[in-house]
Amino acid sequence: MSEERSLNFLEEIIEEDLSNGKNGGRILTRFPPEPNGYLHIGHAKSICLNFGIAKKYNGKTNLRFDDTNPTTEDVEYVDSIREDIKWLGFEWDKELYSSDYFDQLYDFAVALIKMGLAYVDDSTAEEIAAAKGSPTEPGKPTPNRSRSIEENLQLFEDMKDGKYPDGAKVLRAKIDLASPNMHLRDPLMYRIKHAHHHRTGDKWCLYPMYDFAHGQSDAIEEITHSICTLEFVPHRPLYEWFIQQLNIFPSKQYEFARLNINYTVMSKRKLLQLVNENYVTGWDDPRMPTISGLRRRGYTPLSIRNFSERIGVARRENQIDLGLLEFCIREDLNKSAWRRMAVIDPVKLIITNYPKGQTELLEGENNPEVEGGEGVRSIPFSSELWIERDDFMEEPTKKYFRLGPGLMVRLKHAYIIQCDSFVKDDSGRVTEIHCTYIPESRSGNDTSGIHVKGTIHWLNVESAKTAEIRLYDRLFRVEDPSNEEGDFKDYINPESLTVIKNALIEPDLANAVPGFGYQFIRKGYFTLDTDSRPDYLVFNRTVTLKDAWAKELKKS
RNA sequence: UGCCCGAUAGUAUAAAGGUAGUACGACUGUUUUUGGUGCAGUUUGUCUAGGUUCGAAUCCUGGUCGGGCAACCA
Repeated sequence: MSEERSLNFLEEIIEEDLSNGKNGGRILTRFPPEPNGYLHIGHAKSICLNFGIAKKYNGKTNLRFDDTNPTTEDVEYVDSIREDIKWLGFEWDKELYSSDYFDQLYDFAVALIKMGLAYVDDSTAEEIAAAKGSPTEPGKPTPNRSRSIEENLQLFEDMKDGKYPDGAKVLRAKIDLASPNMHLRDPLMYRIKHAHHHRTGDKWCLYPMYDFAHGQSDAIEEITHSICTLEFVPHRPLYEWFIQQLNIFPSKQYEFARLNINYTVMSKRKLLQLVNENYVTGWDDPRMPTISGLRRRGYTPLSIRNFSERIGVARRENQIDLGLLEFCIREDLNKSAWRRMAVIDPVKLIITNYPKGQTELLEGENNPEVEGGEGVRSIPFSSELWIERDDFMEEPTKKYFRLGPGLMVRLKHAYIIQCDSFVKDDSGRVTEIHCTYIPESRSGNDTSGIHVKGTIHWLNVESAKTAEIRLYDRLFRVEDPSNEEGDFKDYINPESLTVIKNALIEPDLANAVPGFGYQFIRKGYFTLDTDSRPDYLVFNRTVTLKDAWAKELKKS
């Protein structure tokens, strides 16, 4: 087998199965989301695993919506899930629904009743819970456990036919009330829910529980490797029990540790709260760890796939550093994003020896990471420019190599300038910086012989356009909000979003393409937001550039 | 005080009884018309106590620590 890269434990299992000729060398995985929320980066890990493993071993992957609880599910979620998987770059073989199997599942249940392995219980939820005992005490049977097969058959049919209200009866597997594994203490198979299902409509008022739907669905589809997260480990004996009693295709369940990332939360329940209680603008808010949020933020499918690859898979609890995700998107965007200039906090700079009213067009390559630069765009230059306010310092420190009285810098793609003076208003705020430029230092044919340490970005006052720029930071101010005292929402980072209404951008950015990443030189990677309109551009900051200077400042 | 899962640098992840390696991070240096990128280098690790073995991160036993399990959720 392949020896080039080491295998993760799932690949090892697969290669062993393959070498044993198991299932005739057939590999079929499935990705089984419940359509009750949007997919997040944790699901992306599972998607990359399930689809990735199948692809690697010439297998296939089914997309199966685990829609056994009609009260929480909706087609809105089905649609978003399909879109997100496709966007990530994966293709499923069959699109299936657990609800496709409701008839079959019902027949399975009847078969178990006939074998004396399932019974109808009239007890309330509380009574059943109480009779289950506790991890250290065995459970006790409820009065209905000894009902006859005939009676169970009749009652179950009556349940299906809508003769009972919600909660009146359930169907339970008859296994072992004293099992040390709580999941084997006569688990529920069916409950009554008079609810409208997004696919089966009002056909059913009886819905199978996860444990009686998942493994059976796997078996019906003849899934060879059913990969799920660690919290299902205790369910595995039950998964196998049903398959064995029913004598159906023996799918096997394997578990891996779910993804956690610091400074965010990863449970659908919590994400739903953030949406419903308006802490964010929606499931696709760029601060959300959802696939749709990351997409809107400017993350690329490749960066997410690379991330999944780098974090690996194991059975150990983990918390990945958000910095790794950021590394992955920078890595991708550095190679692909076109460079542009934008000034977020402007201050005016006047070149006193450049002819007033004159404009010249300079050229800047689109992408310096690629041979040929992927072409150039022209950049207007004149005597009145904008530069970033923090690129000027009244009293520069030793290591500061930007602009300050007497200091020289290069204007990116343009000339070297020297600062001669500056103007302040009554409040002491710098309003204008006066410089002279070196005519023979023009980018591309610099004959000045002058070497400067700093290069700064700039914009031509007359031609700069304005845009709204949204700067995002981590959603939470603590590494593990779920583990803090009190409500996780108390730990939301109040500065997770900063909106700059009147940022200035290069005129060429009017042609920005949605879904494309741009590097605003020295500022970070940005992409057009879905709120953007032709007459009102809105950019999201995907991620900052690594900033050695900011780090230096923090030290002192 | 039942059952189950786990423990390798700061964070992840390899090493299938035989040199503890890789990535991210951190730190140095170097290149650079982005304090970006690239390149080179440095740094830090097998939870613990025993046992088996010529040899243990790996196998065995005890302990410690972390996580999970008693939803008519998935």
